[in-house]
Amino acid sequence: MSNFKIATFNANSIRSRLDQILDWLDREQPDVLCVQETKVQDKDFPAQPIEEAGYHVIFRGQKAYSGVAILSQTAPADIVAGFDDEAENDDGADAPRLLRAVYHGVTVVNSYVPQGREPESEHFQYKLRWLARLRALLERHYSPDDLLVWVGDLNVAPEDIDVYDPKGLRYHVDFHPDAQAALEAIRQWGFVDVFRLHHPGEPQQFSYFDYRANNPIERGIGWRIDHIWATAPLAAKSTRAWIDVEARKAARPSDHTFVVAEFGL
DNA sequence: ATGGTAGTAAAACTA
Repeated sequence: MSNFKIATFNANSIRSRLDQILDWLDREQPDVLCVQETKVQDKDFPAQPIEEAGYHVIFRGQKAYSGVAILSQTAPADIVAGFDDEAENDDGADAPRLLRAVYHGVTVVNSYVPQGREPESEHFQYKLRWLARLRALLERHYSPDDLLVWVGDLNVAPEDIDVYDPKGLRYHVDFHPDAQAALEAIRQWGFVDVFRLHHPGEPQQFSYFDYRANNPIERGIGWRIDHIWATAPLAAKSTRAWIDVEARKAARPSDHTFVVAEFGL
């Protein structure tokens, strides 16, 4: 193994975005693609066309909402879905947001972080707890010295340059100081934002554009909430990272796009 | 402008 290429994509339904994903795999040939918001229960997951395209796939989903999957050229090892803590997880309700496995000796953690809806809501408190539980999971199972990458729709824009209007969005759940603090606590465990490492200070680098705005892409109404974060030893091996704006030219694109990083292993 | 669109799944919820 020399070049290890990993990408993340919030599909907003993997079934409605299957052609776009298969085209993208054919063009980009990533080793690993992490998908969020698959919006499909496991019995209806479209594994066959993905496997026919030469990719392994693991997934955990539920009807209509959330759901995660990892597509890969090599077989996954040590697959775990969901948290293994005692909190709020008796019914496995958190599993469709968290899936991890090992590829080429690199632990890949794929997350669909809860969005949070409104800052005053219980949903936002759940988001903050979810991030704290993930930090505890990392603490429990891994070391910052491991080769580990955390990717996904993290539903938090870390810095002012990561949103189109930092003043106007100050208390939005994806840009809220409490959400940023929860993300920062995970960063301090031992992560490097690999995209930002290779694009320091670059504004207007967004991975998500709200469908509901008028011409959001043309007007730059975007957010950088889809991330690839690596532990320090893995980040030291990173060679480049980018947001695939070309992928938006698909016939029916998601409101998110692909974020990609490469590592020399 | 507190709207707007897209998806699931079959009316209302989620983002």
